[in-house]
Amino acid sequence: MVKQARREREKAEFREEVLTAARAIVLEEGYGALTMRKIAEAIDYAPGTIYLYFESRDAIAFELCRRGFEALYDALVPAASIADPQERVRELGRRYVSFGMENSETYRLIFMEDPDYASALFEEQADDPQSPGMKSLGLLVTAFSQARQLGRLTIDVAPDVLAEMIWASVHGIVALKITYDRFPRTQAGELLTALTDALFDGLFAR
Amino acid sequence: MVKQARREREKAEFREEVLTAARAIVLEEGYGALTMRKIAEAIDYAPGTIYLYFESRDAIAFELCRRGFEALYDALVPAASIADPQERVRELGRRYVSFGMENSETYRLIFMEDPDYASALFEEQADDPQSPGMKSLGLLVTAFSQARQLGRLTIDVAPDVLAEMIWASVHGIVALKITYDRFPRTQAGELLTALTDALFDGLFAR
DNA sequence: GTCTATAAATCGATAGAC
DNA sequence: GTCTATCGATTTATAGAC
Repeated sequence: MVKQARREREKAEFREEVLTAARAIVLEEGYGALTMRKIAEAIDYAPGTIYLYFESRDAIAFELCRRGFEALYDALVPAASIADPQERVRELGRRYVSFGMENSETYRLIFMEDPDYASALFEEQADDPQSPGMKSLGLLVTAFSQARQLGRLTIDVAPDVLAEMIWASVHGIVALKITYDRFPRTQAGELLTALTDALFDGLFAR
Repeated sequence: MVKQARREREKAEFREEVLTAARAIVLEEGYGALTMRKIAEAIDYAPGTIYLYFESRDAIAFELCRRGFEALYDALVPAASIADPQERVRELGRRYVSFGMENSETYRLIFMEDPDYASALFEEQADDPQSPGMKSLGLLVTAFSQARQLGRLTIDVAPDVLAEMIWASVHGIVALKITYDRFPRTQAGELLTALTDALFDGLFAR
């Protein structure tokens, strides 16, 4: 029993080593460069050995994705303490953009890479309100619901639609900046400011 | 001379055949499945033959990208005839989203795939005001400039920053929908409507 | 449990016959 | 100009020695 527990722990440790190495590779060379051989070399094991701990290369990438989502939620959640819903949304946007720009390869892996297991990951989260993805979205939904209850919403759109809309918009800033560093000449933070200013106060004279 | 002209024409025709086949492959199986062998099989030639017309696989993907950008501009430009700048921006958004959703693999190739030659493509366009990318962006910049001249802009942000901001936001809707078809539960068109409504009229009570 | 060795499948690109 | 044949490099994943 005792021995088995130790074995379990060692197994978990090995998996962590693999994931840490994998994360470093994705970070430095991108998802395309994530191969079993590279991981094996990084942790100084034979390629075949990894298969005793992970079913396949996809399983490693998938776990990396899962962790990335958790990291995103962790980066967002401190904003929840802001009382004013409008300011909270603004801060959530800032934190989201910072996370994306500072962890661009992880962000790419989660949100832009392979639609197949990106969807598989989401499928897994969609029905679980405690999943990091749903909790992250929930932060936005809550803010808009509160704004509505306070009578401060001027638009007649459901809070969850508003949440998805602003998520998509902010995602666009990050996604475009990550792919084309020269295209939006304007830097990400400034684009976000323009977006939230316009969204909150309106762009055109009424 | 005459013979040479015919040869030129035949050469151009072969290139078109290759690109058409390549486009079909990207459309059906994604960019990752674009291989010389698959293209050769589709046009019923030996793999090596293609190298007489294209320098490399990358050159084919690059040309596909270039054409995609032109197609995007062609899809957007009819909106330019709309007199009211605000309505024009709205229509540009609708056309952009339609193009992205209906040509998702092309869109992915241009805007989401490999940052390296996505950037190379943009580098090529950035200094050429007549490139489809710059002309597309120009449609938005012009609309915001006119709105400003008409005194209808309520926000003190430069038109080109506004143009990039709305491009990025709409890109986010398309990009997210393409990758996670289930995540924004709201469909793309409705997200766009929410975005433009909020952007134009403001989201919160002032 | 870890290794070496290798199978099996790709790929891009090229050489040389016709 | 096109083809066949192949090089050379990759990859994932597995088999079997130790």
